[in-house]
Amino acid sequence: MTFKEVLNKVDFVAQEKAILNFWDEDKSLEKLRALRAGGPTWSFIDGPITANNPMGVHHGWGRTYKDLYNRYYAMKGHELRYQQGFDCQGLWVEVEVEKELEFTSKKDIEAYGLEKFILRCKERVLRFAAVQTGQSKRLGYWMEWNDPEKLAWLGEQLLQDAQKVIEYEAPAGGVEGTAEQVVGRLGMPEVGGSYFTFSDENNYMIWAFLKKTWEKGWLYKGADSMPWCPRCATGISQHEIVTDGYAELTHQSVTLRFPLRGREGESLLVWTTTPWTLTSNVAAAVGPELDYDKVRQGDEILYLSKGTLGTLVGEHEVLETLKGKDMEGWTYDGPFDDLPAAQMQGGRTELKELIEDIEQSAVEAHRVILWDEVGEDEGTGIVHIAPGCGAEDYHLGREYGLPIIVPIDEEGVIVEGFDWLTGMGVAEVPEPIFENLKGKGLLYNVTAYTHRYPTCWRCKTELVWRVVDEWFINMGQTYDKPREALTQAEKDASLRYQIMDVTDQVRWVPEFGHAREMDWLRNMHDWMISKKRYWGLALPIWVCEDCEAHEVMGSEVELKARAVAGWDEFQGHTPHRPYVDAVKLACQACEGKMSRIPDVGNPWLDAGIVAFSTLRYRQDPDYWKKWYPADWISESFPGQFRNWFYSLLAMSTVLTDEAPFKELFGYALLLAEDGSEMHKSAGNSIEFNEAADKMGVDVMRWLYCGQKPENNLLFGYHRADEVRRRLLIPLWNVYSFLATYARLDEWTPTWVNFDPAHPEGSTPESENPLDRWMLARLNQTVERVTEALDATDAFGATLAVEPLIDDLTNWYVRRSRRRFWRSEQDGDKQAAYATLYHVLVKLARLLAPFTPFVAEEIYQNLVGGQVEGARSSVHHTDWPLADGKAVDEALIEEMGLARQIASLGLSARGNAGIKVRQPLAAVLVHVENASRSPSEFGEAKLHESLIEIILDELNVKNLRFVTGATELVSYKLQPDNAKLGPRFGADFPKLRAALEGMDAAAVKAKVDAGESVVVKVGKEAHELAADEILVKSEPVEGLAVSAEKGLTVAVDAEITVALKAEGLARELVRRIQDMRKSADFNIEDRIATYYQTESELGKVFVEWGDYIKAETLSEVLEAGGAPAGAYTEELDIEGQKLTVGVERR
RNA sequence: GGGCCUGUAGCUCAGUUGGUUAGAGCACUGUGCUGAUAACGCAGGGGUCAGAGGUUCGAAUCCUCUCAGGCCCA
Repeated sequence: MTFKEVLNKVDFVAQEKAILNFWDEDKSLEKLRALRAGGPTWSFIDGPITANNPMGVHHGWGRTYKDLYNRYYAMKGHELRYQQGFDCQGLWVEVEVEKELEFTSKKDIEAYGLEKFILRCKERVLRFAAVQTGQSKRLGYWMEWNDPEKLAWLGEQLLQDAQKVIEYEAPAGGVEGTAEQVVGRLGMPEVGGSYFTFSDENNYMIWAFLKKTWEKGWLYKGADSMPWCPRCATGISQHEIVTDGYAELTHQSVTLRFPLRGREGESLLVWTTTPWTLTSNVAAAVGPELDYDKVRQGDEILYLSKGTLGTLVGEHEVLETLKGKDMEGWTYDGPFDDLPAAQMQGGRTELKELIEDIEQSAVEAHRVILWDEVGEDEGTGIVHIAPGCGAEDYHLGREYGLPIIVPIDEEGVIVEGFDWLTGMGVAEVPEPIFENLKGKGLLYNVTAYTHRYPTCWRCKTELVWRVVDEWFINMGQTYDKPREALTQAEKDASLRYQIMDVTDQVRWVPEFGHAREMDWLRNMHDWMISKKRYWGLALPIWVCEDCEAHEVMGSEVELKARAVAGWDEFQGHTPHRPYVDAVKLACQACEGKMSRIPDVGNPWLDAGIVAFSTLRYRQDPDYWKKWYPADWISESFPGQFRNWFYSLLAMSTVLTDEAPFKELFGYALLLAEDGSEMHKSAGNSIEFNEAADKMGVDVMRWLYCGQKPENNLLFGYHRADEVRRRLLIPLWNVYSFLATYARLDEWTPTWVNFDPAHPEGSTPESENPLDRWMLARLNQTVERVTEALDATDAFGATLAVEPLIDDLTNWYVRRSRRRFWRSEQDGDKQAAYATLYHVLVKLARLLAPFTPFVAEEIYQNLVGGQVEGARSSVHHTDWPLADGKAVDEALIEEMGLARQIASLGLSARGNAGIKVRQPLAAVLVHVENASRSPSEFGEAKLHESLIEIILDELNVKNLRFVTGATELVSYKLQPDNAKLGPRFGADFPKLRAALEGMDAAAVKAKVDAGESVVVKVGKEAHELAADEILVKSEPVEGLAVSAEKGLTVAVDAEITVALKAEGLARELVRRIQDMRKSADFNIEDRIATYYQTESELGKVFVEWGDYIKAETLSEVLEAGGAPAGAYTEELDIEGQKLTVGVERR
């Protein structure tokens, strides 16, 4: 069967969509899994993608890598799991649902009803999981996907009636249960499809982890000053604040007086950007070694640091300078000592146990304390300290035993005890506070101040600091000595170091990932795992209402066994609020009632546990052992060191003391084409769907792969166009070329010994060096791409493939074209077909993991429907094997030389100003033999057909190698650096000079003969071996000469009368070809050509008639006017006029 | 302040263990070719390889410092 017609115009996007349908109908992934079942495993765990919004093009980058390596290892015969996952729980979903419902605070959620709210959260996740599923499929990401429509339908079922029993048709079969239960089982073995971190199993597996952590004594409740989002009413952990968390903001900063007690008319000058914290001032800190000036301004005395005198407004006089440490212990009147909170013993906080031992009130405690960290970059060098309002303040306060005043509730509203301020939000207090301070005479001035200030990573609200109690996992001490010096006992006590050891087991690509992770592990704080919110992991911590003892439940089974109340209410529900909160336990210490803490978990627990939950750790240990640890995981580097990589490593360390993955491949950030971050508001953002439909995903995938992963990727349409132009279109044109001519010739492969795993068959035999060269390059590239992918180096693979495409299109096909055009079906033509076919099929298979769509299209036409036993998809074939015997390095080099000669020859023609159409008599070539391979170049023996190629490319009659120093080149002697450099050391420059001074021709003769040469360096004579001297050639200056790296090429620029006529003949051919095209003739049409001219061109038509007829497929070539209806043009060739007509026969 | 990454042509980027005249693509200019034609070939301009110092016969490459950008931690 001949191939189907392939137009060289192609709509790649439409074609991709058709192929997606084909894969669906063919059930290509299922077939692949069946084919590879039982093969060696290649375990890939896909990190959960946040199912919150449509996928972005940055996700496309990572997913391309994932799909690339999945396909690669599948082609290599491995069995894979093909399960990707969605990140489902956490504040980010709540925030979006709150927006959808137009809620502004947690109170709205409570009023709406927790149960309904949680269902909304689940529904939103399902809705966007559906969207992302569709998008991922569009990218060509082969995974066991749920039907997106059914996912969205499941979400709707939750909203309609979560307790209604439904049936869900799933990838691994059907399941039945209440809508809530079905959703809780998504991703389970009996359901199949993507995993969802909100699944029961994922949650209970985290319980098991937390239980073990608790048993080891690493889980604790602690109080700390936390960054806090007043809108979300929750603490923001260190793990999430850092990257997304800062914004450039302008605040009204205030400078004010703290009047010193016992020093009439004297004040400390203090500055802050957060006026609301002044309500809770307890102390003032100075740098012990900083210089402070006592300054007179008007009738008052102010203290501030020497380096910040510039903040003073107006004239001042420095009276005295003292050190900060001299001020220690001075007492002062606080700005809000009139408020009840300032007068309460120990301060004011809900966490009574924190302050029960503190005897003083804030008013009593006001004094100057020392703090090394005080600087002079901003403010006055005197720092207002409010232990209830800041992290450093809190730690200083604890150190000095100061009272703690926490002035705001969880929504940032000022609490009881602050008189007229009570009930105001932190954002609205600055002005009233300034007014109040002014009234008290304490205000110095107010200025606008712009700084980086932390904001909520989800809702962008400005953060505040609150002292709160949260649950933490103790990461262990940081010892002040190198890791190697730690004792086993020290390691056992510190999870931090255990994780480090596990981290060492991983291969990091790029390597610096290891150092980055280590840096994080060295510096990380304890892991805050609680969040005072609603949607998320129900932390399995039950606290006794009487004695405050706490206990951690490790599974649903344990919970049931311990439950004394509320189990019925919970039974049949997923382990989420509010149902799980109903379950009460009996305290084992005092028999009191234990309730679950209301907090939910940090979402990185959800993501970090997937190495266990999705690998069936609890239900199917054999399965888990088969797939754990993963061979490979991959995510974008920035951010994940402290998030997913960290949580995976931490959780695996606790559970198995083993790395959860063997290799981690990371990549950088995706930016817009102008190098800036993509933002919808900046207008430089490209949505995934838009990109896929405009660029085509093969283009996107190649763009992604052809990027050094540690560099940020600039993504945009210009680069996409470039990929299409450089890779896809040339490839397509070659494919179209083969299909077109094979159809004309009715050529098909022989299919001898057809092997469906390697459908291109064994390397074809050919006498033609072009074929052998192309096959050598093909197999060389297969070898390189295989090595690169084995080393997780997609970029290196693209660097190998791109030149191959160039060689194929710009050299092999260009040079072979006439072999396909020939009308006789000779052996050479057969060899050309066999070669091009073989190359295209093998290349398509090589490209299959990178550009799966175009590879499939080519395979389907060239193999798929062509032969009995062919596999239904290119992705079912085996990874191509490099045929080492075909890789003829010498030939590759020879061809390289031929191309270079052609290139330099063209350059020489250009220098001489002679167009290529004009034939010339000869090209002269000088090859510097020493730097070339040990073949016969020096003595000028290129394979004859390569010489013919050169002659044809250059349109010259003869090629002559020139061996000696002639009119073309002169010689120059150089030492071989690598050999003689070490030997001569500092004398090396002298040796170089000595060589240059010698008789080059004489030395060359010796070197050519393999004899040693004696060189005098100074007074000493040295004997140099022949291979230690390089004989360089230098081209002599001349119009028709061009040279590069040891190769010199010249053309004989003399144009004889005969050559001139031939040149004109070629010109005529070209013009007639143009006319064929203008007249819309087909390539194979035979024509009659008529010409009228009074110029010398008439003679050319006669003399070169046969040539012109052959080239233009003219069966008739006659002088005289063309018949009516012929296509006719008047031409002017170098001033000679003629009329030509062509007519189809 | 500490850790990591990056800095090479106008732009985007390659550059193997240190080695002989630092490359590609795009853009620009010139030119050629004309059945890959929404292409292609050849040539040209354009480089203090961020800067300084060091090691070495020899440094874009190794070391130190500085500067700039990015990420992370304090």
